[in-house]
Amino acid sequence: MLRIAPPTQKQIAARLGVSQSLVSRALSGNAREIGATDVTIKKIQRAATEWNYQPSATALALLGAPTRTIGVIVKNFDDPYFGKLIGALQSLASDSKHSLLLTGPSKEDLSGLQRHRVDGVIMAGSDFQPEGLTTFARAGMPVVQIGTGTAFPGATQIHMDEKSGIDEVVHYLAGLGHREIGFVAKEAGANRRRAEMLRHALRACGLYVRAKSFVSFEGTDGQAAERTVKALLGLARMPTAVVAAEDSIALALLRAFHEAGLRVPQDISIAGIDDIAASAQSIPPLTTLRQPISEMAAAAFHAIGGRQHARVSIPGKLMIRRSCATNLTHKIIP
Amino acid sequence: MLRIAPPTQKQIAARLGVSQSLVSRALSGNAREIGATDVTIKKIQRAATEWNYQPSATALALLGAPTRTIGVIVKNFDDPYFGKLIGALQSLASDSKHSLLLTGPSKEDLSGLQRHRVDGVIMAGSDFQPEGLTTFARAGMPVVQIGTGTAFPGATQIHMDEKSGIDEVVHYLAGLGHREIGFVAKEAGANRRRAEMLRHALRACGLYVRAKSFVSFEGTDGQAAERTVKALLGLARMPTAVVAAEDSIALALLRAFHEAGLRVPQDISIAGIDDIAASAQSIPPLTTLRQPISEMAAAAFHAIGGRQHARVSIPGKLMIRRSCATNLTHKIIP
DNA sequence: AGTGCATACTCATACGTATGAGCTTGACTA
DNA sequence: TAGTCAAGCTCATACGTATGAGTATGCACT
Repeated sequence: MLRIAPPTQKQIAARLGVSQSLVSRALSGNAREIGATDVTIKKIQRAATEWNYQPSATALALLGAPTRTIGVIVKNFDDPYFGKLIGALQSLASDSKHSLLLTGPSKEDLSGLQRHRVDGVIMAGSDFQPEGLTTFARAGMPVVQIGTGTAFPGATQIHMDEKSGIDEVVHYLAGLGHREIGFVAKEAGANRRRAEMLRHALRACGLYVRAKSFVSFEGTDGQAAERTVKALLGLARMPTAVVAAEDSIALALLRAFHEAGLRVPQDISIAGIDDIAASAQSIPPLTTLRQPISEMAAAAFHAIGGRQHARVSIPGKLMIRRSCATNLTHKIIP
Repeated sequence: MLRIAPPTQKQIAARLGVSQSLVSRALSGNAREIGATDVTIKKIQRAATEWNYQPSATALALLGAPTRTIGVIVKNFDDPYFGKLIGALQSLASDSKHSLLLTGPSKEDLSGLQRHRVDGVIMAGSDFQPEGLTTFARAGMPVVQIGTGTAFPGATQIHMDEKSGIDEVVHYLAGLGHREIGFVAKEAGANRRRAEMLRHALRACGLYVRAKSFVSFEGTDGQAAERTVKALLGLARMPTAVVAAEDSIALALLRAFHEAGLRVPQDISIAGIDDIAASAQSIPPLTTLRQPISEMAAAAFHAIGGRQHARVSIPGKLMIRRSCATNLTHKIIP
């Protein structure tokens, strides 16, 4: 089958019997300045819309115009949180007539971005530094990272204010009477920092920090949660509330505790971080610290345009649902 | 700050004291044919890698080369199923050195795809026909739809074989002794077709089709599930098993039934369709018909390359987990 | 009739790359 | 000493668009 390309200015010009340059000016709206007639301009514009003319982005890019294309690097699409984030970014891009070029973190992906001359790069995810991205930043390309972890030299970093958020979670749990608060996380950089923040928050509330209550969630299989719950149940001083470093872990714990015969929140309270879609539909609905996704997306877009090397910290929001309850067990213990 | 663009062939040529055309040939590997020396070729290649040369995709596109860019149209990013699908597509794109241009379904988004001269378009989602996409197909652009619903003229449609899948679900439930099987769905085209398939499957298993057991899930708020469960509980002949048209609905039902005091699966069995990430972590883990996401993604890529106007139907997989149990209630009733 | 000048355009060039055709240099042949 | 030929390059052009500079036409004024 014949591949019919959209018409070019040249083709339109030929059919109307005018020059390509006049078509260009008529369509970009500055034909007046060189004295073209309204009649001619209208004629050209009508022909363009009728034949469904679309300027070639590639030709424009060649002239040095911005490509109106923003690279988005995502390492792990499995995380439901990224789906939302990409959606928010896409919506913003659409509004400002931009497009998103979606790629992975590999070297080839990055050179793809470079070949396409993207106007900027947004990388979504904590603690991953694609090899060669620093080259981009050094070359003057706006680079924005949404997530925590070590920032790139010359990149804007945007993230939830985890410290205040975790403070709020701990304050909330302490207010419910919990004195023994545990933490469950996978052994990654971002989570280690969250653990440190939790320790700090616990101390600030005058609570004791028990090393053994900080349990690592090992593995990705279905049994990982069971193992973690077992470890938690085996503790001499079992926590009455557990903070999970991510909602996906919190949801897995919810199920594992249920299967172990413990009721959430009557027997143990669980709080998460992220507020993924499933968290509102779990049994019980999960109390969690919501990532300010649309705000972060907006900040990222703004940063791409503004060329500011900054760190933007946006407060999260504690979604109080039903997975945390007043502590009855340890109420008396000082 | 100065925006440093990557070097061009011209710049490399100037610094090495050769012509741009020689650089072009040396880098594209056909310098031999015009008799260039190995020494010169190596010299140019070394300089190119050293200065991190990347060919301008825009210049190549201008020459008529494929842009190695595939448009992906997504209407609704909230659905966790699309996150997985996009991930699968991205991975395939990466492997074949393509990029994904992610856009929404609006008219501006579509013209963005046209301006960027994408090599093909994949639209993810059932029952949405972006205005103007047919123009693309007519112009000879490969268009692939992943999802059910009315296909475009000239587009390849790829979807799960829902009919066989639903047959399998019903057969499974009937095998567990269920005679009264209900259906819950939002009132959309795709779901209406699924309802029809369910009716057909019920009849094929010799089960009675009760109009009242086909309940619509109205609204998107938290109470929608409660309302649905109330409607189900109010039925004269309450189903002992319920098929939900989407996992997100099934999960909401799981919670609503639990809050209404019914145990799943002892008191009522629930099956879903899609197998989103949360379904494996629900209480109880959801038995559901898994969308063959990576297979569909692969088929979509293949179709973009192959220019076949076809319908590809890929079998789903019934993930038997723990939300369906043997029917004890109606066991005796014929 | 010649000059000035506004009107309504067209021409030519650049962007970065690929590629067919042309050019220079030196060695070898007649 | 001119002629042939191959080796190793360079030149010129096209792609689609924007834009500074140029051009043809008509009209008024002296």
